[in-house]
Amino acid sequence: MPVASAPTTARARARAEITEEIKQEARRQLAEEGTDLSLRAVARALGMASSAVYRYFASRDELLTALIIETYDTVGEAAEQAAAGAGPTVGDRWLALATAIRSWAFAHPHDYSLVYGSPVPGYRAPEATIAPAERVSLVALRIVSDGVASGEITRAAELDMPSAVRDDLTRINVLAELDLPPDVLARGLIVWTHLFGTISFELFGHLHNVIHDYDAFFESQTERAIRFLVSGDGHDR
Amino acid sequence: MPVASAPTTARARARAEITEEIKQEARRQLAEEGTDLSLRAVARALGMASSAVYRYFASRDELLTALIIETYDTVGEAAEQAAAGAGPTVGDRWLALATAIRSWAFAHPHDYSLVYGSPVPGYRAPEATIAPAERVSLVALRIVSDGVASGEITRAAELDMPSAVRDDLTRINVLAELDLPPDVLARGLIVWTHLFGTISFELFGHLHNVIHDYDAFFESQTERAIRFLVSGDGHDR
DNA sequence: TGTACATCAGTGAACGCGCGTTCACTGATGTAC
DNA sequence: TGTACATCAGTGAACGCGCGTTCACTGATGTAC
Repeated sequence: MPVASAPTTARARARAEITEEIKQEARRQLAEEGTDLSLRAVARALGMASSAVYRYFASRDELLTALIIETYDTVGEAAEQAAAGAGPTVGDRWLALATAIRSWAFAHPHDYSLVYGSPVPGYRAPEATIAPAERVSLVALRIVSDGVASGEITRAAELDMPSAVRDDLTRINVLAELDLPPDVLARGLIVWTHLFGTISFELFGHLHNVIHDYDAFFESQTERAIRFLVSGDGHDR
Repeated sequence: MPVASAPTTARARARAEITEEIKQEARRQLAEEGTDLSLRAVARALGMASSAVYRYFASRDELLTALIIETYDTVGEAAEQAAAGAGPTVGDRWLALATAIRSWAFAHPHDYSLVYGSPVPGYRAPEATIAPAERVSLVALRIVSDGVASGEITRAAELDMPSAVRDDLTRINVLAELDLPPDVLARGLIVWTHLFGTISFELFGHLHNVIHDYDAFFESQTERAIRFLVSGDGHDR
């Protein structure tokens, strides 16, 4: 039995194309200021009966899930390319990663909201979204790991860390197949969380009237965060 | 002409009470998993005609605005009380502040989403929400300011900071009537942003299957962030 | 204190719209012999 | 290669529901004299 990797028949090809068109149109509508996802509106825009969409997605939620998975994949790939294309140091790579994620978020604010904003009312994310969601985090973890290996990232003196926290950090190491020192991992998570916090603040309007040059602010703060990640402090060398 | 601070007539008293009931019911419904705000549903639950709500709020958006303002006020007050009731050090006070905000967020996740999550589709926040939004930030800024005054927070060696960023930081000082050194303010903003980033990550499910002991993780990370805020590093002393 | 008038809360019907999902159906594409 | 049958994309009507907002109205509360 041949694997259905590339569609062969005309029917299969058409199916793949129309599935794609539905997703694209749905995404386009989400991006229009002030819209919830509506199957009927998508069908209308595509010139098909609303019931026809059900040949491609069993429900509105299933379409949402497909969009979410695709979105995680897009940001994950952007992150991978940014990290791969950046200079050799932890600083270069992390700045490239952070900038890529932020650029993507600003180019597709509603996609960002879809996955990193408040949960969609009435929608419950299925298990299938977990793996794609991790992809972008793995890029960050690998940068940190490489930085430890190269000696760029220095271990700080150990803080008291409750065993529950230590256990969770160990589990992250296992998941990512890494072996990062707990304090480095903890700093990495602070910087990682700060990254999404600052993007959300910007995107959701919480820096409105406060920060004016968003780009400069983001870069400056990211560099400060990197310094914390690398050496455990925020000073100049 | 007497100021209408306390309602005198029966009509005015009833008006105040029913306005309150509408807001409470709206909030209750928002908290029910998977609901958008619906004027009709609120009216139904209160046993009144949907048109009657228009005697109290000119539109759905106006009700939303009232809820948002009230929410900012609630979290602001929680923050003020937490900071006031905490021990004297920056660490004590910031931890109390962070914990209070997080506790509030977990007790009222939909209220948190309303103001710190993705913008509500089709809703445009009016100017009136700006001032209440700032209240909670001022608590944080004051803690930092007191820490600088007491010498607990030490200035790190100055980093290169683009003038655009420096200008924005100056403006924050002006707004808050403070005079914080730019690098301290920059660190404060990192820690502040991290706080909301980590709450959002927790609340929106991005630490699901990653962190298990949320409380311990939050406290540990917050303490690490405080150390960065105070001394510009993440080490033990 | 009593009466006349103005204010305002609340009603219920209606307008005009939206939605997700199901179902019996037609007609084209694909498959097995 | 040609035919018979199965598969499947797509239709259009319907079900049963929701929504925000407006409007003419009734009847109670408040105010001025």
